[in-house]
Amino acid sequence: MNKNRDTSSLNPAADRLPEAQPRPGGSCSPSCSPCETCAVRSLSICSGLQIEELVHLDTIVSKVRVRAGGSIFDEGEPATHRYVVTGGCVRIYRLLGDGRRQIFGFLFPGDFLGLAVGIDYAYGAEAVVDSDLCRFPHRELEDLIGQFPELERRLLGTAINELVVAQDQMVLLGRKSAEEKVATMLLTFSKRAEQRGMPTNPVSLPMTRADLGDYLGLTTESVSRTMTLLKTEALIRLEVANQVHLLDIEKLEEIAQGF
Amino acid sequence: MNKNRDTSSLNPAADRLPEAQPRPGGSCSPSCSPCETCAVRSLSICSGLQIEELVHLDTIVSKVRVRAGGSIFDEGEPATHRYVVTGGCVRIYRLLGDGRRQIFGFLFPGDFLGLAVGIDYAYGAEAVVDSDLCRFPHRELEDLIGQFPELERRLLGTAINELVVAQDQMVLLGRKSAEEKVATMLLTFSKRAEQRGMPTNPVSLPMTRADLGDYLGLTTESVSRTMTLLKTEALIRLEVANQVHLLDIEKLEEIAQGF
DNA sequence: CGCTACGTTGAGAACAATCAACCCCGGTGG
DNA sequence: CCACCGGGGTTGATTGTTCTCAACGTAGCG
Repeated sequence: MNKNRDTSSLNPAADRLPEAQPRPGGSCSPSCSPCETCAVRSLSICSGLQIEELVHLDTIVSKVRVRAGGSIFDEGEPATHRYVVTGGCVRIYRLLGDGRRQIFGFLFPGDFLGLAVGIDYAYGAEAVVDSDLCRFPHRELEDLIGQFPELERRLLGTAINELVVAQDQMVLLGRKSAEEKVATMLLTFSKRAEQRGMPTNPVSLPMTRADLGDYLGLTTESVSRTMTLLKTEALIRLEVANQVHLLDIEKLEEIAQGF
Repeated sequence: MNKNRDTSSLNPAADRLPEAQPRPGGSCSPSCSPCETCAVRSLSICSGLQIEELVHLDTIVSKVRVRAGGSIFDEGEPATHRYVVTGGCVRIYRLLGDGRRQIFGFLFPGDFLGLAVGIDYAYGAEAVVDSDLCRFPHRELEDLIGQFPELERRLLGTAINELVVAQDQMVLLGRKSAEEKVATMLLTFSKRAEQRGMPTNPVSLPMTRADLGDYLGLTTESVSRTMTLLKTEALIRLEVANQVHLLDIEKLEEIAQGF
């Protein structure tokens, strides 16, 4: 087993920005709602909401910016807020007693963050690169959900969706080889980019190899070696380490599906 | 990587009982609702519902019984029904192209089954032992959810709960050693038994070692060897293969948490 | 009584982890 | 301007955990 500790994580509490900055544009009237013009609305739980609901959302939201490597919240902390990522990239993870880390996923603009079963967050969240988030106080969001059942419906959809993604990841972690894991990851990232209208090829990997390892159940070195392997098989091309050109998607799909 | 195929799964479609048997007690009036007297109601999504809601539920539910090894539904099949397990044990799983299997979990009485993100089931479900289930047509259940928001709230709670369980399992699959995996599994099963008021020690394992392997990301042999290891460490005792006495829960917890 | 499914144990192989070295690049400061 | 430094990435050599293949034991059942 891999018991390597995460020595790289420079995660001082100082990196966190717990208090919201006052929103710019506070002088405009409620009808001039930033939520209405939100660039990621169509991707997020806010899509399909009525103007009235957006205005309500707008009254409780605050914006936060977190620097690369900074913490958004820690595992075990009281789950006081919910978030929507509006810019950057966020990793959510859990740590084992000796420092081993499992990353559950990487979140991009439009993704929801902070569902909690109890009173505490079940995982930690950190910014992979400088990131922006909309922050909703849990209490107020609950009230809003009570008023607008559509919001609850969207949250249920989000949760079920995340459940399916989690199951995909369980298959990957439990039953796939290193090569299959990396091929799956590359295709998954490409498809996610497509969903949000971003370029699908080359695939952009803003996170480090260590992050990818902790996401795929591998070591940094194994991720690197497997990338090299795919390169020698002429399935991918790497100009820079974080831009992966997919050269034979068909073949990659086959590998990813386990044939 | 482990590319062993699941040769053991005898899963002929003949084992399935797709059509509900007529419910016994059909002659009694709506006020005499079986849902009202359901033994697993307090454990399931039906807990906390009002009599009126239970009566409605009762009008759409049918009971099914599935023999050990039989299929309840297959991955990719249209998701026409939702289920609540009322007796026995059910495994949910996904297969890779070459037959490798990942089991997502084992469901016991009170557990909900069949949440689907799209129109098809994202996983297959089979009975581990002879099992009983309540079956709800998806369409009618949706209508009921529209009428009784409390049901939607319970489903959201269920989904979030499953999400946390899935994350626990990702940590196990991605970052734990064989010994840590088995220790975690034994403790998890013991705690689940406690939640439903069943005996917590010895832990009952109605599924085979192959099932456990596909659940833990190990082979049959590794599960067996690891059980033997825990036995030699005097942490467990095995009288019969499917009854595990936990002898040192403290130590098992330490191992499971990765210290 | 023999068949079959399931569980256990043994021997050897394989894949990924570990430990270590090195490269590259950007930032910093002399 | 360039030497130094540190983080990140790659590659090499070796180790080790788990898998694979195989044999055998046991229990249930026709």
